[in-house]
Amino acid sequence: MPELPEVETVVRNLRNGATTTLALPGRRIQSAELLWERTLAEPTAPLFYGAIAGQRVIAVDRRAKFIVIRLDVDTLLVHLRMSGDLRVENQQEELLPHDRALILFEDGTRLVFNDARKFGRIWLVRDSGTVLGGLGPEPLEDSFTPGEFHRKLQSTRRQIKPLLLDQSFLAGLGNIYTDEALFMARIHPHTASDSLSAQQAAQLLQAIRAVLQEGIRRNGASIDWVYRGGDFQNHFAVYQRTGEPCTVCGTPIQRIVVGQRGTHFCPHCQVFTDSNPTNITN
DNA sequence: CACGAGACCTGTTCGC
DNA sequence: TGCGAACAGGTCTCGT
Repeated sequence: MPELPEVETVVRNLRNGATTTLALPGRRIQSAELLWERTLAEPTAPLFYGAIAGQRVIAVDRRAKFIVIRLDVDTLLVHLRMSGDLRVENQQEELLPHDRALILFEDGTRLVFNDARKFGRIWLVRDSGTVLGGLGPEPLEDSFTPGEFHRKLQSTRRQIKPLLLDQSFLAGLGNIYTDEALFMARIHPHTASDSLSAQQAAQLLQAIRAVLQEGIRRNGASIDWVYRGGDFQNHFAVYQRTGEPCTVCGTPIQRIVVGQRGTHFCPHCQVFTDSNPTNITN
């Protein structure tokens, strides 16, 4: 579910407070409680309970789709996977269905991890690099240049759609924003990454940034029952628009499966080409 | 190395 | 109405 823009929205809400949650920084932890044990990826439950008590929340940040909650000594990492969510509320509130873990604060509030599908995970680690170390570059960082992107695309011959979903290649994209970005850049999801020209790579990076930024601006996308605050779902060009007219040319949007993920594209705007003339000049 | 299948889970929607 | 199948924003592991 949540992809980079949804995670960024959750992070901003936790950092500053919102209608859906109190702000997190500054609160001191009294204790923790796991309602679904497997939510905790690391360390073991007894070590987790012992280590987290007494630590104070310093800051809330995002790396890829991870929520990074920096504490006095350790770092609490949360990955929402498909259906996770976080909220901060008073401890007197009723727990909700699918609440999986609680962090209780000394001031009578608590952080709650809710996750219907139980795929989400939390880590408490001294060094966040042990969990985040394998991630690829952040697409919105200015330091990640079109030239570097093109070089990375040339380094493999994988299909572009699964490649963009690979978090070790580029961090933060998920199924929605990948389909939207490939449409905006007019690139077919089957295209071999090393057949993209420098110009196409630059266009693709520009499209990735544009869809991510619009997603963040609209507080993410809420389909199904999660992330009801977002609005981006009303502005999809291709995602979940199978059979509906392309916003550019009117051709019905097509749904195929690529890398075992539902994939939406316009067969007229996004034409598959296996060879690329600019590639010959290498 | 690249890809596909299966696993992990629950809830909603679709088709008969 | 009921019921099973298909599908869902993610990632990991295993086999070819």
